Amino acid sequence: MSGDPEATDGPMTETIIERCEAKGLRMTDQRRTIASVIEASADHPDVEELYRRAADQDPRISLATVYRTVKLFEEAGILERREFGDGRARWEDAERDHHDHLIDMNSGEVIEFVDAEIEALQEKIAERLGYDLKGHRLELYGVPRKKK
Amino acid sequence: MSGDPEATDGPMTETIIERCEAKGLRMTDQRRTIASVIEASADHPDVEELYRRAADQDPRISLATVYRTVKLFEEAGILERREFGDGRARWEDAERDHHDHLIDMNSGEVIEFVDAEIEALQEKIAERLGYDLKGHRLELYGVPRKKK
DNA sequence: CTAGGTGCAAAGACTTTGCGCCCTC
DNA sequence: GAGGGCGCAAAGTCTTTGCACCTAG
Repeated sequence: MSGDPEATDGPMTETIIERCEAKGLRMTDQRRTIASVIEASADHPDVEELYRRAADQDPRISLATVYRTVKLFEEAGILERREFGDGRARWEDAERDHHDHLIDMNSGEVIEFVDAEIEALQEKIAERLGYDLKGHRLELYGVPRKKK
Repeated sequence: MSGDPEATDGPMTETIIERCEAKGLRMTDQRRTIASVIEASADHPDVEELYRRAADQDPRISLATVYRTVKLFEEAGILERREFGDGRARWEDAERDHHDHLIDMNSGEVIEFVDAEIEALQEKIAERLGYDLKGHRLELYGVPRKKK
């Protein structure tokens, strides 16, 4: 029916800015800009890249502020830090549906996926080891499958 | 259980030093010391820790050499780099049976585990996405399960 | 003998922080 | 108006590297 992804009931997905305000964070122009940049990012930008995109919208922003802001947002549970093994942190909206990553070893492309079965299995393994699962990180590394 | 890894007569598990020689790496005292330190490590030491343990056996070793050596060994497929989210790399023998990690969020303790089911599932997911799985990284983060 | 390895210290890459000015609440 | 945030540059971590000397093969 409606093409609006937010049309269904409930405040399913608040914007990052809304979530910041809900948490009582003081909202400056810089923070709003950074928030909107992340909101608009479908990929997994690092700080340098966020800085580039943010400065593009508002040249008053400094790299230090981007670092401070992503850290602040992470501590508020608004963003999640990712590391794909290249030494720098990548950031994404924590509110997006949970997913794991498959990294294309040839192109470096990062593909997201979800698999209920694997989620359940992890829960079971943690339990078996005497733990309550609080989080996990799963990355698959692969190369495009050759035609048989 | 894996049983006695050396019980069979095949060269099932060569020592790190043996594998270095097999690959034609030039073996210095430093490299031998570092290799034996890793061999003897049941945990997941970072470079600083390896340096401490190695210097303990032979004070002539420098931190730079430890960095150069683990990198060399990694490129030779002898060691594997791990990152548990604290910013520094941890190292372990690549030849040890494959396993994943569960990190105790309270104590920081790292528990190793293997689960054939989850391995198979990952393979299947990669295939579904059109990839041949070459490697993966799975870390579970949990807290000790409360009684009852 | 000589290509390659090592120690030391300087340099890099990424991230954090001290300080005085500025803005949000 | 006051406390928090910002830009700038200096400082911190972890890791790599240039150079002169040393060593395994």
